[in-house]
Amino acid sequence: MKISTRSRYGLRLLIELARRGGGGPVLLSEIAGSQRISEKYLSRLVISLRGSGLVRSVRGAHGGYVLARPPGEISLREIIDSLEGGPYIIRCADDPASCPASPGCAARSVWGGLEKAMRDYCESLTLGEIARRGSLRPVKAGPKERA
Amino acid sequence: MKISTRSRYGLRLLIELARRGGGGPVLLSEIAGSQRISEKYLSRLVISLRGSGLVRSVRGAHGGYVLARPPGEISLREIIDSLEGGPYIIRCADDPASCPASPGCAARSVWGGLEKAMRDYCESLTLGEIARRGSLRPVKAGPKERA
DNA sequence: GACTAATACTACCTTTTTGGTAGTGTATGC
DNA sequence: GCATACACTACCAAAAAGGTAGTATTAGTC
Repeated sequence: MKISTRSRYGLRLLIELARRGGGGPVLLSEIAGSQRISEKYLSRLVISLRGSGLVRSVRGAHGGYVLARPPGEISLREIIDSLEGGPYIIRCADDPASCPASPGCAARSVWGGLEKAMRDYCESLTLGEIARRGSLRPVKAGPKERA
Repeated sequence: MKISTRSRYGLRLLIELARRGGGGPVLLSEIAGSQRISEKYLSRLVISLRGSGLVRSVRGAHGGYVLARPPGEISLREIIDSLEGGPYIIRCADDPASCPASPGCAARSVWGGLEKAMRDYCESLTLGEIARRGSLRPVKAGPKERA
């Protein structure tokens, strides 16, 4: 049930953008470098974030990425929805057609409740609050982390 | 971030055991049949549940499985811990050595919070309550469900 | 004590997902 | 028009998920 590197890297990218707010577009290569993430891989992640209207891109020289909205107006839920897509936990919780169980299925109600608990947490956090927390990471040197 | 079939099948198995409580050991083949799950696969799942002390097994003729404790004393958290193992969401939330970030890492604190929200929900539910909910599933016929 | 019913265990296999790379295309500023 | 970025597509390798097969072991029953 682990979250994927997509969400983890994507959140770190957004935190960096939030912290540099106002300084003009940020190069992907800078973020990839400081966060020690593959630039190519990041460049694919960020497409989702742009598609969801969380970041804007500026092409060409002096280009890069900026947040599309103030960080205080971007919820963690939007971020995860954009990066993971679809239901968090289980298909049948959203899509009854995926399972022949009855609507009152006890197991389904358990997973639906878990899904809701997660969404509530994610809805309650904004990128602005997150970015103001402690450090992001040292990230001057050291190996790429393990999953 | 989906939960695996292990947890889903395992929960259904336990719900069945809870509902039949007191009737002696239940055959795995019965549960597999009524839930339309591969018996071989179930037989491997259930090893984890036995190892965690959630069910007891009786070998030989007239054998099967029974809950090791009253369903009201088995939390959903124990069930998921047994079936999924380890941290729910992310390694670094539990194991700082898995990532070179500082202890105050903002991203880590986000995932740690999500993990906690999930655990709190799971801790608050017991198998007894779950088993008393609506139906389990019709499961007389129909195809195996999709994931 | 043989036979049968059931779990216990090990080894393997296939499919899907994840994580990542390579290369080419395209817009923009100078 | 050239350098600098992002945009997009196609692939690929490793890991995890999901499942199957076969054998071993234990416990009742005659």
